[in-house]
Amino acid sequence: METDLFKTRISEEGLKATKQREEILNIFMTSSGHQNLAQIYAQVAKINPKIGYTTVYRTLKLLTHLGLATQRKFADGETRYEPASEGSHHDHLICLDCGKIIEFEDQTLETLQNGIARRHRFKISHHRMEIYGCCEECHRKKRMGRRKS
Amino acid sequence: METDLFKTRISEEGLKATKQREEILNIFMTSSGHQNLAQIYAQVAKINPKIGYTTVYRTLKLLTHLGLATQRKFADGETRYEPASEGSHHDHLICLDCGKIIEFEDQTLETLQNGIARRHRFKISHHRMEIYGCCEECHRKKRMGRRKS
DNA sequence: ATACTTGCAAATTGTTTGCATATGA
DNA sequence: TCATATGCAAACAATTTGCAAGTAT
Repeated sequence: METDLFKTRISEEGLKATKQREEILNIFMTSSGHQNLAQIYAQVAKINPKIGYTTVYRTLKLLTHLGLATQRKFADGETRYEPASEGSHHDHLICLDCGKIIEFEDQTLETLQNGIARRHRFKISHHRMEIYGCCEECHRKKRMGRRKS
Repeated sequence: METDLFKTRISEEGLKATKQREEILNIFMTSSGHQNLAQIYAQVAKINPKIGYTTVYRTLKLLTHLGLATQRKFADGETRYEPASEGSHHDHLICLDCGKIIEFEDQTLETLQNGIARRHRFKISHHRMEIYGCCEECHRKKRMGRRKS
């Protein structure tokens, strides 16, 4: 359980491990990732309706600060959170039909960005790459639909 | 002047070319790009304070629809607009210190995305790539500062 | 003439904060 | 004990809409 890491990190910061925070952490860590605050709150509320929206908001902010969560903003502008994967960087494929978000890793891409940055004498902090389009499943459905009609 | 294209496109859609729209178009097209609505509005207001914020908002939305503007959202979540460059796709380097946004084009990147998509059986619509870091100018300033102290 | 446009005010949405009360270390 | 956390309500900011009056075609 990542609860241990959580307790370590949180006490390092002189903050408190409350039951609300642990509950939110558990739900968040076992969730599918890439969810916005409303979605995470909905899940939390299903299990413990006593927990307020604000607490979920502040907890996700805290988890991000502790390095246990990552904030993402895709083209739709919504703020989403995903459990932080230590080390490896990844990017995303985003289906415009069903909204599915697929993670991918590509070493060439990591190398490529270095060349681009060098050409512009730019010191890289990080990058993000998103590919928008249609996932296999939705594409299949579309073909089926076309066939039927 | 892109006013001609504007008039063509707008009448194609059965809409009207008003002086507000033309004024906003001119300011927008000659602007530096990557500006948010408030910034564009500020420029418009300087020249014609009679034009309302809502009109600027709706006009930029319209220009986007007509294919004359492109909406962008970078990591800060702000909605920005840039004059649409027909044809060529480009991506961005974004300086985290001064906020400068540099455009770049990279053919390898375009090729690379095709491979990634193919591996995931994904039909690409478009992509976006942003590299965050420190631009040459800011980097130099930092070094100067360090030397002084 | 009439459908489209404007600009104000007001609604909406997503995010963030103030504060009195409750609680973990 | 006492600094930190909670949850409500309310502030905020950015975006979007309703509507009466104005305008391009």
